[in-house]
Amino acid sequence: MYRTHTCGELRASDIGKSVTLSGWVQKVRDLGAMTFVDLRDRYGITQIVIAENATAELKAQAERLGREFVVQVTGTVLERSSKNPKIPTGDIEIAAEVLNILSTSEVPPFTIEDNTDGGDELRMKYRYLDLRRSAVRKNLELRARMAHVVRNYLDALDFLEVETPVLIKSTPEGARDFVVPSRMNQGQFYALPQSPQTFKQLLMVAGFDRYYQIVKCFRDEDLRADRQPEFTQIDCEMSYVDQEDVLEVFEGLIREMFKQVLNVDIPKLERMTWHTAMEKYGCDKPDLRFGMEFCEITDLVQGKDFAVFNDAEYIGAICAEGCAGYTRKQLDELTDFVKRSQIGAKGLVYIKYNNDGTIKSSIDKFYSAEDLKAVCERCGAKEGDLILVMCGKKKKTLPQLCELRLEMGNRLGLRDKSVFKALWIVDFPLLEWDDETERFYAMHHPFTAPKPEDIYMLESNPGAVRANAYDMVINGVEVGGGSIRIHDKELQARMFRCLGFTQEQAEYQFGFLMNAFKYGAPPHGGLAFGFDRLASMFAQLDSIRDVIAFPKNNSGRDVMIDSPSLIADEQLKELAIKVDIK
RNA sequence: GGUGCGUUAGUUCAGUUGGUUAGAAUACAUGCCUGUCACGCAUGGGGUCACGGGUUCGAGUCCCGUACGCACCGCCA
Repeated sequence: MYRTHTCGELRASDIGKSVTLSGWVQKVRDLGAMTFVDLRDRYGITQIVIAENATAELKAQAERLGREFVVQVTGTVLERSSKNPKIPTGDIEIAAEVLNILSTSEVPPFTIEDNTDGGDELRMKYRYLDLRRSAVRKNLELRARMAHVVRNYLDALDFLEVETPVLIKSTPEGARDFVVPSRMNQGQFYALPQSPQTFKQLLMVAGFDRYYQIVKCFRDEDLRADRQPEFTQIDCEMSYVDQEDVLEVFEGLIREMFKQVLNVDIPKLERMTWHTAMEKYGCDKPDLRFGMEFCEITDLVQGKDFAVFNDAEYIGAICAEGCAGYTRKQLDELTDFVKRSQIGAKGLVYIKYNNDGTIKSSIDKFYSAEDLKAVCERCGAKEGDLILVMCGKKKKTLPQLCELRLEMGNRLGLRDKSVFKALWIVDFPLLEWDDETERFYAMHHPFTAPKPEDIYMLESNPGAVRANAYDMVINGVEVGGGSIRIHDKELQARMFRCLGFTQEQAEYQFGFLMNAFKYGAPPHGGLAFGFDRLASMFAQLDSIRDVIAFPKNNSGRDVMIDSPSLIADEQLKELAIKVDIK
């Protein structure tokens, strides 16, 4: 028997017991006559003591120990003469009688402690060592608890967990597919699923009524802190539901997760239309932990001598509370921020509503105090507030103002990670115009149902058609989204036509779905949550890498196993593939 | 495809205006130490300053390029 207890469970009540523990050597403290060893496993740390009166053999064994050796210790639980209140096992220690080295270790390349000295790159290369650190392990434990709550909640509501295939079919719409060559069908390729979308719809046609799956999905696109090429979705679909039913069930799921895992009560979710979100926050995933809503002032400031404003399609402002005292340097920083190439604004206008009631702005030359006062009033500014104004094409300015708002939120400490503000964004446009290819694309995906009352515009004014689609947004992060699907084959065919698919293309790519709809498809809808994003949010972390056991780096590489990698010529030959690298 | 920042000891970093033998902390090794728990004290080893080119009497330091890492833009239905 390797152990009678874990390294985290012995307490004062166990004093006197003879026990055997196994674990890793966290630290050896050799005080000369006596040696202390911190023994670590997943459950905690227990102190081992090799006392002065220990046998010479035992002392010799202890001398050999180094960091991360795996050892088995048998001994007696003693009360410590000096206790350590910082750890749960701090009242006791094990007086070693037998010390058995199960495995030696080289000196690890970084310290395996909460505050490790290792950088990200090194930790990823030795991820199996990084995962020994409690900070990283706790993230994965949190993730596992979340998955558990999801399964309990959905199982209780009769959702059936069904696995869908990973080797499927490539489609040109949407993200780039990862492809897998077929040996038995040379020249042909599988694709890895970007989501099990069509399969879950087919499960609805098959009468499964309620489906879910915690499932890996794949997208061959560039990575970010919150984007990995393989990621996990909580994928769900229900039959005989309208949008309201879906929102109700999955808002319940999220609230259950917050309650069970974090003991946080999330109030009923606000529902905001996509249009409102764009007008008030400049994006479809507003962070509602703070206000600072946009205020359009185009009508107030045009018609004076300021050409920049006169030429602008849209002029919008945000009010930063209590920032009238911003220095020239701070304002310059903000200007530089919005002029960065990633944001690309031309400039930034400020209006300081000073504490003494006076107004100072960068456009004093063009506007009277009354003009500017009117702007302040429109924005709801009080004395001591700072108004920041941006202008230009509306489609460009709204997102720029959005970035500025978030930056101000950061600067003012209004984006507390322990505060959670969740809402639904609803009434997304069905279609989105792409200037480059000069055609409409499905904003969500081609199976999303238009709102019945908007269907008449599908051909006449496609851009105005709203969809029965919804996203769940928490703290400015899109954590999930879905839609009511089209279940009528005629409407689905019409949708494909709107997207510029020929009948043949639609048939080739999605014929199986169209066929299925010929045989009685129930009305259905669903959604998918980004499980990694939810987990990183629950852990109050910025990167989903920290909640993934073996993540990939910025270039999509796994630096631990060193993949992707070249394959043997024989493998290529078998697949009838020639590699042509420029 | 693009922008920014970075690359110096096992590790995390400092390194001034271009100037002698490149430093600190930590880790590691050795010795001492009876209550440590970030143990303490002493001693020691440890460097292709990412790579290539250039400027210069002289480059870790300045310039150009490449590679790699991180963040972001594009991209991500």
